[in-house]
Amino acid sequence: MLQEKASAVTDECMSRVQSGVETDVLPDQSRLGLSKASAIPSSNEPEQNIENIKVVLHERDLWKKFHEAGTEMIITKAGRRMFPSYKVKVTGMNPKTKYILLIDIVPADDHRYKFCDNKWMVAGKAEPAMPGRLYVHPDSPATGSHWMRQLVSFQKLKLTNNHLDPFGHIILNSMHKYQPRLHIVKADENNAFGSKNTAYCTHVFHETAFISVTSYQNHKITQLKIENNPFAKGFRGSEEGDLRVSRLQGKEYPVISKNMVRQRLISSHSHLAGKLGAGVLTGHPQVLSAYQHETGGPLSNSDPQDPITNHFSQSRDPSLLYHCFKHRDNARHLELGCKRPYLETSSVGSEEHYFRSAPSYESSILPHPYCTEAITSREACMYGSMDTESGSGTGDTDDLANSPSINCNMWATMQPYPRYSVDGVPYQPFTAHFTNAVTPVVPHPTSSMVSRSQVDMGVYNSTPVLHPPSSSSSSCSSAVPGSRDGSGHPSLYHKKPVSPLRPLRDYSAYPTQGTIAIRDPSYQYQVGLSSAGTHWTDS
DNA sequence: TCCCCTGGCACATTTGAATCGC
DNA sequence: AGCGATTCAAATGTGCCAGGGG
Repeated sequence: MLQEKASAVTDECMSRVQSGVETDVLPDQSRLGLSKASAIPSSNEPEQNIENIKVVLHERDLWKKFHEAGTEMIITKAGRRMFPSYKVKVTGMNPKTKYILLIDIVPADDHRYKFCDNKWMVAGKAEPAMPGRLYVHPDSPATGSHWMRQLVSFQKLKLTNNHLDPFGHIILNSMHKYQPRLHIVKADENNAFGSKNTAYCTHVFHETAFISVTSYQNHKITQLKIENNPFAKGFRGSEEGDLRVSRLQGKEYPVISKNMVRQRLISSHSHLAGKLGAGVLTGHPQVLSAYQHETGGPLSNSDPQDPITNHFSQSRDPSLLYHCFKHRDNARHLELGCKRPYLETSSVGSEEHYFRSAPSYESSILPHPYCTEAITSREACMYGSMDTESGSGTGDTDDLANSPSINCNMWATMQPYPRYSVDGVPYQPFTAHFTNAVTPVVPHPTSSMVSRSQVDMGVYNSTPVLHPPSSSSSSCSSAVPGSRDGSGHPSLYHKKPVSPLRPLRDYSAYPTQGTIAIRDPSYQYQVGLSSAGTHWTDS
């Protein structure tokens, strides 16, 4: 089996090389204190371990276009979808094994940004991380054959800046940089996960990193969104002029909006500046790369080789024409969150785009498994955070204290994603900042949790940035993702008492808290958990 | 004054119920 | 009666804009 694994890894590496996909440095398994044997999860399907799962980012080219311009994602009170949406093609699963796919979005660093002189600049220290939430794919749990049959889309995922968001959307801070992560968790025999042999993989596509904004700052991003998002077709102008503006003003001749003028001025300027504008909208990395080198230096804290960092910091010439062009934006909708499952059937991007780190497994984790079979409503599940409220929660503390819960908060409010470390310098976690700000009460780590967090730290933090940024990376473990110790390390599905560890401020402060689960119970996991609540449930 | 955020707007797409024809 | 295709209105998603607040 090991031979087969080795062969598979070799083939994979070859395919990466052939496809030109750059990868992160493989985490040193020995450094992580993991033996090869321990890296193999307990499984009935020895030939298809979870670390063999391959994930390819769909529409990677589109993501790269945005990444090169410095991806921005609108966040609104009502919640805004991501665009490009997060879609992946998964292979290498055991067709009969059930898996749970979920996404979290973690801070990429501990900075707050501002858009000045047409580039993103550090504007100070990050605000306390929002209550972390997870987006579990509505099809979870499902068999490997199901996941592999078609594209897995997370397009229903929504981002919000509403700290009291009752819809279960992922809460982010505006003007902060974030990194989405995909986790594949193998459900156990009870459609659960969290048992001691639960295995999972984490896949990170660095081109999906973004800065959250309430209105677009970079006109390039606006243009890319308009050009590629079908819902924004109404803002696409014609060659002759902005017909929409013409219609709006009741005129038959084209009227050029301020924005059009603004953007065309910029485009013109870009064009004149060595035809660099051509790369702006069409995403020619070479052109932009060359451009950047001439126009400015990287963020002081950023990996100069990271495209997103580069572009955030230096994607534009800070010339007069570029200076402080601003766009206003927002959304208005009031929506009720995810309605239906979504599994895209479109074709998958041809270029493989993944990275499998050496898996890291541990022997123990949760005393109680989480059953996922109840998630059959095929509705998106956003696992609410558990913000700390001075050790008091609003839920049934007795039940919750005796039952496992999904500690979404702990996970997503952990230290920033270390990919955005100073060049060549391993990321230094900002544990105190992110943890204490949101969860002032230290969680109760179990030994396994501590160990688990150490694994995560090893995977994410001790991987030096020694060469150009990878397109993605992943890590595998036999422990469930997100587990973390009291220092703010990932902890997702471990069992913990409600009071200090399962803060419910979000919902306790919300008058409709009790109705959340009724309206869309799948969102609110932690509330519905009882002593028997180790099961995934949507009712 | 500036920066950021919010609410309202119009438009395009998506969704699902209703209708029609076979 | 059942099924599939078509139509249409409501719901949803989008960026733009003006204005408000810190």
